[in-house]
Amino acid sequence: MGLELAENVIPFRPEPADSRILSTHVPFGHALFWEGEEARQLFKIEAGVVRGVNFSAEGERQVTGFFFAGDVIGLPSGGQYRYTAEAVTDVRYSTKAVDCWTEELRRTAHPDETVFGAIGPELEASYMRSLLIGQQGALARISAFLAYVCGQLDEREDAILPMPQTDIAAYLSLTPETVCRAFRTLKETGAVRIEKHDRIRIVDLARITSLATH
Amino acid sequence: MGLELAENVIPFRPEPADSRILSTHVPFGHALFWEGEEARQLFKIEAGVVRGVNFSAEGERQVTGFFFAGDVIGLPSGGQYRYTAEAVTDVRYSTKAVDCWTEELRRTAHPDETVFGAIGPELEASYMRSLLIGQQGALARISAFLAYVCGQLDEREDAILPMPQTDIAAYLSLTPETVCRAFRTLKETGAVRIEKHDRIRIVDLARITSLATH
DNA sequence: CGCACAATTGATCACGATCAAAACCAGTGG
DNA sequence: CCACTGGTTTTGATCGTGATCAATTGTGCG
Repeated sequence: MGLELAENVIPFRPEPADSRILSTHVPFGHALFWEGEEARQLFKIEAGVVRGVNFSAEGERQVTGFFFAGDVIGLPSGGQYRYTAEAVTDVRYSTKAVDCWTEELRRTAHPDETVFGAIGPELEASYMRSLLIGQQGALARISAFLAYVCGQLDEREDAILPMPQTDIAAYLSLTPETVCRAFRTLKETGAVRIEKHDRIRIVDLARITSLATH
Repeated sequence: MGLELAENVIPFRPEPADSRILSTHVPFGHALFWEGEEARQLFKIEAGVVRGVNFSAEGERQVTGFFFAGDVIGLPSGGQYRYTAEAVTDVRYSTKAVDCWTEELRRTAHPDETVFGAIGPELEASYMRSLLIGQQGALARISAFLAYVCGQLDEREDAILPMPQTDIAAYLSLTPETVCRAFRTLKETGAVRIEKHDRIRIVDLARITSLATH
């Protein structure tokens, strides 16, 4: 399911030359696109992790979503991107012009899948964050988050968290201190292992999921 | 912009008889559709307010969104509805079969608008809740919520909140007590007037928006 | 090395959850 | 009209948790 970017192109209707770029690369920390920018293309993440960032009125940074390999992001709202997409890790991606997507939409036999393949990740991300933040109790929130992230990563057990704790804090609407203390608790329980400040390894996912529902 | 349900129907291609029902009516408290139910039709709210409800693993009730007149809701995810839609007030709505929407998608000149007319409200709702709950401080959260709701209602000032405080609490992930106390504060400030327990009137929206950004 | 930033730890404090109870309101039926 | 019921709102008291302030350590990088 989902949106296939190049594989489906119908031969007799070639795409503009620059509509698809293979394996473009962005180093971590840099942006794929910016909030408010005119949305001309969709981005398919082929490897790495991306975070969606919004700045509230007073300049407060909010991480509103994480996106993973396979996700298609960048659907415009009112003609422009709704958030800034920053590479958390090094990211490999491909792009597709919005016009082409529109065209494909009209051609395809299953618009539902095309639509949801493209819009699914963003809708899902917003929805997920709203559910996660809804949880009360820092430990439960973070545990639920870990379970969610593990589900998105390829490796289900023994995964290493790709994003720094500050991002997790901004995403879950907690302070870095609280996030850190929660991780210490998880470490003492044996649910995770903290190897080098940066590298947090999920060891016992089952225990984490049990904590998630409080 | 947005999805027009009946006005645009092309004459020479009549819709199935039951694909559109004018002015169906649901009394408050009842549901339009249920989470998990097979999604066969879209709902366009013509009057009234609807809340989206989800139940977490342990049966905890979560209000994940509010929808207003003009919104089209009920887009399927994986073939079924993603939440239960309950009428907050008496609601008048019309429906359109998903198949017809799909068909229209293929015909229309501007798929983007068709897509976002239909999916916009739900994406927007998730996004909004995630931003609102991200706010810290009960007063700020509730003020931001009030500003948001006023923007959605026809009357901008002097609006009366359509939903009970319990729903607001469930939506903002607060307790009813906290919501009540926040309203008392707002009342003492003169920002709102509480007329009959149920009827909360927004008086000074400007003051509220200033509180929203803390 | 030294710089900048993330992570860690500790101490204090405010805010919102929680528990408990009363007041208020709407709807129903006697 | 009144009594009864159920649900929502209101108020009060206490308690726990996460925010906040402050300072140190750790890590990656120029």
